[in-house]
Amino acid sequence: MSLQNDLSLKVIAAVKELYQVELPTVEFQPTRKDFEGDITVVVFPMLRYVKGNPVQIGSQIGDYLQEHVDEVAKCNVVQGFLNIVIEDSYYLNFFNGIKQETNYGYVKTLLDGAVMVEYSSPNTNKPLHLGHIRNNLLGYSVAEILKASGKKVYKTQIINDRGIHICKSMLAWQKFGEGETPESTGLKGDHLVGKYYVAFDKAYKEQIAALVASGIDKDQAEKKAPILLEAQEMLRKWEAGDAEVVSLWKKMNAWVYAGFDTTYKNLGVDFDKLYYESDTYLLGRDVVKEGLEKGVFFKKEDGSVWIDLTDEGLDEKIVLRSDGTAVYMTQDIGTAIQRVTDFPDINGMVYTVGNEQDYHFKVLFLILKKLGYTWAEQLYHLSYGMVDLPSGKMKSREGTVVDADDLITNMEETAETISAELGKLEGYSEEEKQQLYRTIGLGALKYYILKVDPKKRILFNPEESVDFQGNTGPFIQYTYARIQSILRKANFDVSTALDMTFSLHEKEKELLKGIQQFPETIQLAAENYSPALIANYTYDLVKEFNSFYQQVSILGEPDETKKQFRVQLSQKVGEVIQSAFRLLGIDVPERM
RNA sequence: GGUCGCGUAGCUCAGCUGGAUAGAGCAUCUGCCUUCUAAGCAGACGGUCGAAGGUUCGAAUCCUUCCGCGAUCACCA
Repeated sequence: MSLQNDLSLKVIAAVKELYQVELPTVEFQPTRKDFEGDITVVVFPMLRYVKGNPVQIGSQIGDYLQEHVDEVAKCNVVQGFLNIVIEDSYYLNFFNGIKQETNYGYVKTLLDGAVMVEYSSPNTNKPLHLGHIRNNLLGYSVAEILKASGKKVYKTQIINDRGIHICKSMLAWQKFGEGETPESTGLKGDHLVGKYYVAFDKAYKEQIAALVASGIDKDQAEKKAPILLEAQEMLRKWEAGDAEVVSLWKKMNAWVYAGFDTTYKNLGVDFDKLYYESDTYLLGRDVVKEGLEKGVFFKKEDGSVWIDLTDEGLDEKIVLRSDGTAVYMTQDIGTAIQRVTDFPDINGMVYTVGNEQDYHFKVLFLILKKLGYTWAEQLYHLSYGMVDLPSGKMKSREGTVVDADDLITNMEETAETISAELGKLEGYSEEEKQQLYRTIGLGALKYYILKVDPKKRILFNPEESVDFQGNTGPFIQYTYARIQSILRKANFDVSTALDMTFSLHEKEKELLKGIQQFPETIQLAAENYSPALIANYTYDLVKEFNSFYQQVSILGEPDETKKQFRVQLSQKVGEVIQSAFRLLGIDVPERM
């Protein structure tokens, strides 16, 4: 039973005894720093049930608590706030209870169904950029948070490996590629293919310009440019299973996958199951036909199938073209159902997709509900804001993108420069150093992106490099490294049981309160699908630790029991930092 | 135009289901390395919480209207 629940019952009992009234709930908040106390009862809401002056009511409840609750040491009342000081022994007991616990704060997997988390889902015609990085980090982190909160999780992505955009890079490679391969050029496969996607666009624009110059109007030119017609023809051949086109498609996609694998590995993200759009794009049509019979959908005169969502405040939405082919929505309906077929224990899904698709997912979820799938109640669109540059939106065709691989390299180099200046790594091999620069560089990047609420858009200025001081990944990693340094120097068994009867330093108490909040923070982050809550929690804990570190001597403490306690406390803080950062996909270093 | 999201310090962001004088970091300025890692700590400076109404004992938080920014409203994906 948590302290708050316990106190809540006692307060209710106090009010019952003092005023003969049954309170439904009691409101608590952490005591503000400028007042004495650990937890505060807000008296105002009680005034509805108890007539009287809040200060007087507060003091009377306070007296009662002091008398009847062991953990309550002292009370004071300021205005309508009853501040309660909790006994040190309570916090020490709490610490004793959890200090040996591994993976403190994580809930062991329960058997109440699984959640599938989809993220990444790139196109296979160009390399990943900063926007994809946000997607990958968010999706991966939310998956880890859900796991830690007690859910079984499948990580997945649907790879958009077909369509006209893929044909564009294929065609350009065929025309201008002269047989180039990743091996012959030394380029990463995704970058090589991306190069031809850009080449296509260049040729296309030139043809349009030529056509316009010859007197054709712009709209027509855009539709009639020969290279575009060729790409469309290539798509038709692909859909017809033309051996040559399919073989080229396979070859170039394999290059891209190899490139993506490297980027994913660098980012530290992974997947349990991959779906390919080339396998799923035909799904969903049977479901639409069923839905038509059930009356969920209706058919227009031209044969196209729609759903009417005007009752829900939305519009009509097409689910099947007049020629009977699938649209994006049809596929997504089919894919969702396919997933539940593949993994029957799924009872919820999270789609990590940018907020420009808010409407699409709102409609998709509504359709699945109307089709009567019970799991449709448990679908969540993890919608996130775009990552913009000072120059505006990123456009891969115009070259105004921050490439994912370049960015990662940049961050590592920055970490290297700063580390070299500080020069604390004597004794490290070159390999260890490189590994460390990677840990720090990625830590900076990941934290920078994940600490922001997913809903908000991020303005990323490549000119101003990501910070390494203050509320940053490296700051937190640094604190972890400091703790490890202490543990290396503390040459005694830190698991020793201690006689916990001494009084706590104010900073020690604050740290224990912080540690105590970790489990509930994980639950909150899971409920809100928000890695930012984990990031901000970790930052607060780390700030508190650094303050403690500066004010209180750990290894220099003469009292042996207190010294051991402080080492153990530091160790636990280190463990929490590590666990929290694992949820963000960030590593922590032993030294830095 | 309809719908959705966002608007908090010069900049980047916190602020839980309404609660005490709105909090951090960066930047600027002060102090602190003969003692456990100064990527740190302590402090100063900096805010009509986009605007106006409303609900309430009490509003950055809830409601309404307006303003600004973004997204979306395709037989594209």
